[in-house]
Formats: sequence, structure tokens, C-alpha cells
Amino acid sequence: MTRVPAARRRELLAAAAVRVLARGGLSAVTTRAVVAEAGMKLASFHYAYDSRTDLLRDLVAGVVAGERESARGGLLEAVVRRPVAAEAASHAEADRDADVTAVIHASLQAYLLLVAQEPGREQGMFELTQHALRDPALSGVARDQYAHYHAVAAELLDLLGDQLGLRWDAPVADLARLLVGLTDGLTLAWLADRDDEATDRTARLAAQMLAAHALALEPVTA
Amino acid sequence: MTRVPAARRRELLAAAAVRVLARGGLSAVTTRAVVAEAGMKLASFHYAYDSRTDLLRDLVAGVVAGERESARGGLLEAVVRRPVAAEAASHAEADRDADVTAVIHASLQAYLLLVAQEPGREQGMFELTQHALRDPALSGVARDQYAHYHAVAAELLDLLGDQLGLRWDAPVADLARLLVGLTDGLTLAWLADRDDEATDRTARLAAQMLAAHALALEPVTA
DNA sequence: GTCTATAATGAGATAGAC
DNA sequence: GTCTATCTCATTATAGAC
Repeated sequence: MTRVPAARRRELLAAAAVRVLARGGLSAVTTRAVVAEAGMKLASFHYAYDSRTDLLRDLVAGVVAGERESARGGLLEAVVRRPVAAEAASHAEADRDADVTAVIHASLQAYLLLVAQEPGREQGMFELTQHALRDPALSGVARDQYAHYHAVAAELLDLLGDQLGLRWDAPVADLARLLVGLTDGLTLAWLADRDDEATDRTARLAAQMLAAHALALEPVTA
Repeated sequence: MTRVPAARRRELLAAAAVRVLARGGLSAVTTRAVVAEAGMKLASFHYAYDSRTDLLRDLVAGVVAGERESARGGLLEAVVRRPVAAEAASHAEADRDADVTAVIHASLQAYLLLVAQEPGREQGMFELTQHALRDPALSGVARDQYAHYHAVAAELLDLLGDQLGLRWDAPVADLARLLVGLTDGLTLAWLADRDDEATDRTARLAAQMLAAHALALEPVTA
């Protein structure tokens, strides 16, 4: 019908592909399903993208970029809403630990809420990662994806340290990898059994562990 | 050629399917590829299994059952090889914590070594889980899979408590869920970037956290 | 139980008119 | 740039001879 430049076609197709991915999984992301979702004709697909693989490459990059915003937003909100009890710096160590635990726990809850609201989307990202690891044409995509996750997590930990006036007693890069692993792990288990209560208890445990062990005003030698 | 009972066919096909899965991913597990790997004809497949989905159901159950043995073996070995320093019960708390950390760390290392030796196999399990979550015909399979993982992890934590003469200050079921999440998360990140050093540092952090926070001779009220 | 042959489907990609 | 029609390929599953 109306003429649409190729770049705009790609945006529309990628957005449609994300919806199809969330709804039906990666195997449902066929060129036909995507163009149907976007209201286009099949031939328009290969005008915008060279191949289905090209689209998938775009998908990972696009979705990953979006995650940074929501993660940062979730953390900042958790910091703002933390119990007023510990706002000053003149508190006992136990209080500060409880405060930090609460903030991390709230951040994890915010993330898990996003997952629960749109499970297919997060599951789709796992499927994309696994697929990228198998397809030589997508070599490096999964590595970049996780490098991005780790960088975002490190940024969040730094931000948290700034906001609460504390520092970490282990390399932030390592803690960031642990944090990403925890969210991935919690998400996978929840996707499998949808146990909200157990997931929240585990998130609280994880928050306690991060807060109690990896946090200190004075550096600690392990 | 020679006549083979259907039950035996299924065993052979499932074993072949695991090899194909590890080598090429779930999308490579076609009926054709599996019968080729097993040295059979295509028609033999549908004599043994009603459908490809039936085979996948068997695959999850079989592989999951095998994991219990290796996990238990890895933990017991780590316990046996722990530093002799802490074998008696008359040690300082710091020593005992370090001991527990070392055992958990060694167990995680043993698991991660398995992953590194056969990455495709573990990746295949993730792909199977994701697929089972999407296919209504495999409804419940992923839930059972993770229930099994959580049960095995709880069993291992109980075993570790017995062997080291300690108990956990949080519900073992919750710690087990956390442990499974940690191994899943560490594995996913390693599959993506193959960073052995960072993974080991993260495993050590995770071990410290489990040992320091969730372990005590006296129950602790959080 | 085992085989060959084939049906039935759906996929990615392209040719070529407009 | 956009469309219809089609090519080519791989898949699951089955029919029917032996």
C-alpha cells in the first residue's frame, strides 16, 4: 500500500516480532507470523531484512537496550521508598544491613513483578539467547547480551552504593555477575513452577546474602 | 534388520537424542537426525514413539534422573576432600565458616566442571525446559523438572549439614531453591561468555554467602 | 517388526509484474 | 517499494508391502 522506508519497516517488524515471541516462543517467530502481526505482506519482510536471522539479531539488541531503563528505574524507586529509619548515617550496623537488604529485596521484587506481568517476554529472551549460542550466524550476540547485563548490574550496584552511602567489599564486577545470575536463576525457576511465595522468600534470602556479606563501610579481606 | 523390542528401541532412541541435542541443540533433534544417530530407519521411530513430543517427554525425565547421581557424588567428594583443619568440632567460628565455604565452593566447582566438559548437554536441558513451557503437550514437564532439581538440592543441603555437623538457619527448601537458581544463573552466564575466571570468582562469592549467612549452630531469627 | 515410498504441511527465500 | 505467485527445502507422520 503506502510506501514506507526500509528503516521504519524494520522497526515495525521488530516490534511485531517481540510480540509474537512473547506470545508463542521463538519457534513461532516465523517470517509469516511476524508480517501477519505487523499487517504486512510476506515480500515486505525480505525487503526490510535480508533474512530471519537478521531480524533476530536486531531483536536481541533492541530488547536488551530496553532492559537497562526499567532496571535503573526499579532500583531508584526502591531506594526512594526505603524505610526512613535508616536515612541518616548515625545508625547501628544491624539497622543499616536491614535497610540495604530491604532495598535490594524491593529491587528484586520490582524485577520479578515485571517478569510475572509479561512472562512470555522474559522467556523469549532466554530462548533467543539459547538460539544465538547455537547459530554460528549469531555468533557473539549472546556474549554481547550478557556483557550488557553485567554492565547494567554493575552500574546499579554502584548507584546503590552511592545512594546508601556504602561500598562493596568485593569487586563490583563479580557481585554484578552474581546478581545477574540470581535474577536469571530466580526467573527460570519461577517460569517453571510459578511459585510466587517461594520465589519471594528466595529473593529475600538472596537480598540478605548480598547485603550482609558483600557490604561494608570498611574493606574486608577475605 | 534384527528384531528389537519397542522398549529397547526407546532406550536407544532416547540416548541418541541426547547426543544430538548436546551436539546441535533442540532444533537439531528431528526424528530423522535421531534415527540416523541411532542407526535406524525413520519408520522405526514411530514404531517406538507415538510422536516427537513423546520422545522429548522421555528425554527430560531420563536426563533429570541422571543429574541426581552426579550432584550427590560431587558433594560427597567435596566433603571428603575438605581441609583437615576443621574436621574436629572444637574450632573457632571463623574456621568453620571457611570450611563450609570451601566445601560449597568445591561442590559448585565440580558442577561447573561438568558443564564445561559438556556444555551442549546442559544447554540442551535449558532448551528442553523452555520448549516444554511453550508446548501444551508437554504441560507439567518443566514443573516436574524443577521440583526434582529443588528436591535434589534440598537433599544435598541436608547431607552437607549432616556431614559437617551443622544446620541451616533458613528453611532448607528455600535455600535449595536459591542453590538451584545460583547454579542455573552461573551456568547461563558461562554459556554466554565462557569466562572461567569470573565464573569461579562468582561461585566463590556464592559459596561464601551460603556459608556465612545461612549457616549456624544456633537458630537465628531474622 | 521392519522396510520403502510418499503424503501433508509449513518453512525461508525469490522472481518478476506493477 | 509493493505485490502475487512460486520455488525449494525439510519436517512429521503414515500407508502398505514384506
